[in-house]
Formats: sequence, C-alpha cells, structure tokens
Amino acid sequence: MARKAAARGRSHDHHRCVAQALARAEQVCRARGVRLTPLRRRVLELVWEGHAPVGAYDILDRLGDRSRRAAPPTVYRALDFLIAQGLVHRIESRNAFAGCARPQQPHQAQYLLCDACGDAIEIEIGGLSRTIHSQAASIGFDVVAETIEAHGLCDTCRPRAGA
Amino acid sequence: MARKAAARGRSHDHHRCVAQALARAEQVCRARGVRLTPLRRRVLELVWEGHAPVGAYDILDRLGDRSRRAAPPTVYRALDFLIAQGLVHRIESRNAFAGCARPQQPHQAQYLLCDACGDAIEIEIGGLSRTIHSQAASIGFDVVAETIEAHGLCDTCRPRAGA
DNA sequence: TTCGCTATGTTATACTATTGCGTCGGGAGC
DNA sequence: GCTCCCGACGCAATAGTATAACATAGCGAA
Repeated sequence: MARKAAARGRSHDHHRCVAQALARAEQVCRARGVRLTPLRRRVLELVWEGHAPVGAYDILDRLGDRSRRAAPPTVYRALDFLIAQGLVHRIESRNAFAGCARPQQPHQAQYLLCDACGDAIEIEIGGLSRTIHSQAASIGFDVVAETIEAHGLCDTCRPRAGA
Repeated sequence: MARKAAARGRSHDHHRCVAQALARAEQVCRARGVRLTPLRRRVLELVWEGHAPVGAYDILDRLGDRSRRAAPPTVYRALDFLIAQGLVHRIESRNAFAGCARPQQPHQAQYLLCDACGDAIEIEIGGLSRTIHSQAASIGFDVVAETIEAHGLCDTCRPRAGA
C-alpha cells in the first residue's frame, strides 16, 4: 500500500487539511445535535491521516497504544457513525474509508482512485447522479444510493508509469 | 439474501437465460483462443443461477458434491478468468459476482442493484463513462476502469416496499 | 521423451466485518 | 440526591471474504 506524507501532487500542509476536516466535523455534529465523542474524533483524524483511503484494521492498529489494541467493533461503530453523518465515505472497491471534504450537504460519493499512489480524489459531477436516476426511473427502478469509483492514475503518478 | 427462481419482474425462462449465456461464453472463448474448461464453465453457470450476484463462497458450496468441497482458490481463479474475459462482473458493493450479458465487447460494469430482491440489472449509459473520463482528464487523471453501482428498489419491489 | 506451460488441488493464513452481551456514564424525571 | 433509561464503548467470539505458497496433473511442442 502506497503511503505518502504529503498527498496528491503538489505537497501541501496536511496538518491544516486535517484540522479543517475536524473543525467541519465539530461544527456539523453540533448543528445536528449528535455527539462527536473523543473516539469518533480520533477515528476521523486517522481516516484523514492521508488522502488515501484507510482500512478499518489500519485504524485499529493506530488507535491504541500497541499493548492494548481496540477490538474491531470499536472502530466499525465509529465509522458507521461518521458515514451516517457524511463525514466519511466508504470506498467499496477497496474496502476502505476516506474522509469527506464537504460533509455539510449530504451527497453521494464519487471518487477517482489512483492505483499507483492509492490516493482518493473526491469529485462532484452532478450530471452523473441525475443521469443515473433518470435512466433508472425509465425502467421503474428507484435509486437510493450510488457508488461511483473510477480507477486509474493521478496526474502525479501517470508520467512515472508512462516511463 | 433474497433468492428467486424467476428473476426480475415478469418471470421468464431462466434456463434459456443460462443456456444463452453459456453459448455466448463458448463462442467468445473460442474466438479468443482461451479455454473455457469444465470448471470455469460450471462456475459461470452457477453465477448465472439467478439474476442476483452470487458470493464466491456460495459458488464454492454448490460446486462439489457435499462431501469434498472445493477450496476457495479454485473458485476465485475461475472467477478471475471469467472476469478477465468479461463474462462476469464483480459487484464491489456486495463482494459478489454477476454474469455479463454482453461479453462480446468489453465494457465497464454499470449496475442497478435492488436492495430488496437482490437482483442486479446491468445498464449501459455510454454518457457516464465519457463524462467521467473527460472530467478526470481535466485534472490530469487517467481513468482505466469504473465501478458504477446504484442501489435502490426495482420495479417489482418498489410497490411492495411503498406499502 | 523431455520440457514447459496452463489449470487445478491443497493447506494455511490473511484480511474484513458482524453478533451478542456486559458495563459505564450522563441526562430526565422524580 | 436517586433511579431509570439509553447511547457509547469494551470485549469475546465468530462469520465472511480473499490470497499466498507450493504440489500435481495433463497436454502440446521441440
């Protein structure tokens, strides 16, 4: 699994990235009257450790001090909460989880996933959702949720792979 | 897991469904010079048992006579082959596998998945793929494969659920 | 015949996720 | 303050999904 301290092309201040994500989360939870407990906050922080989706067991490994590792339900419950609040998206094709940058308004996840560095880039193409809904409706299918994940190479990795 | 003998709304002659799928598979494999061995053929048949995606371990259970069950790699290898030939698509959001009705020309999978009966309906909205590719290209991302899976209720299940 | 390749068998293990039950702590109502 | 209730978390067990690594068999070509 590729891991990068600074994600996605031009390096950036990832601490700020995380701090903003946590601030948004605090705000969203307060507004909705739900509890962002220390555990949930910590899990969210770990999900945001980089821009690559993180596996539940990776989170688990990083949660406790090495001696007493938390049990799987602990992290899955926290993730369930975060997903319900739209703070985290599940990446189906990787069985992993990625932080969402726009938790304010709920939306369906659409991701570009780099197979080289592992990064997930959330995109928003409104037309996709509309097209799927209308096409589905034409055969009587009622769409509730969509999973859209495109795999490939990001602008940083593509040149290298081409060589 | 919902299982239905006759799939998707109006019942149909599913034996014919399966027979056609197998015939197409034979044809495609012959044309490409790859081997549709008895095992692979059998796995494909089991994938086509209904229109709901099937888990690898379900296939495993149905493969052998109850006494000597095959081992996981047996079925995963067969599935890998079938997927490579476009005869089967993997449904990421269910960790399951569905038969493809148009294996002749390779394409990306696009599915409507009914959360009530479990059926998978393969759709083809060419625009989706093009939109994703072009939007991705605009930020330098090179798309290689797409996963598009919409969950909801099919025309058969929707009325019931509404009640 | 021998080689080499592809497909399959076999064992073990890794990775992902959930069920069920017990405990703790904090707010609502008394 | 006390009790009840409920949501969050701890914990143990187990279910479900997938792969690694190595062995064997069968078949066509040199």
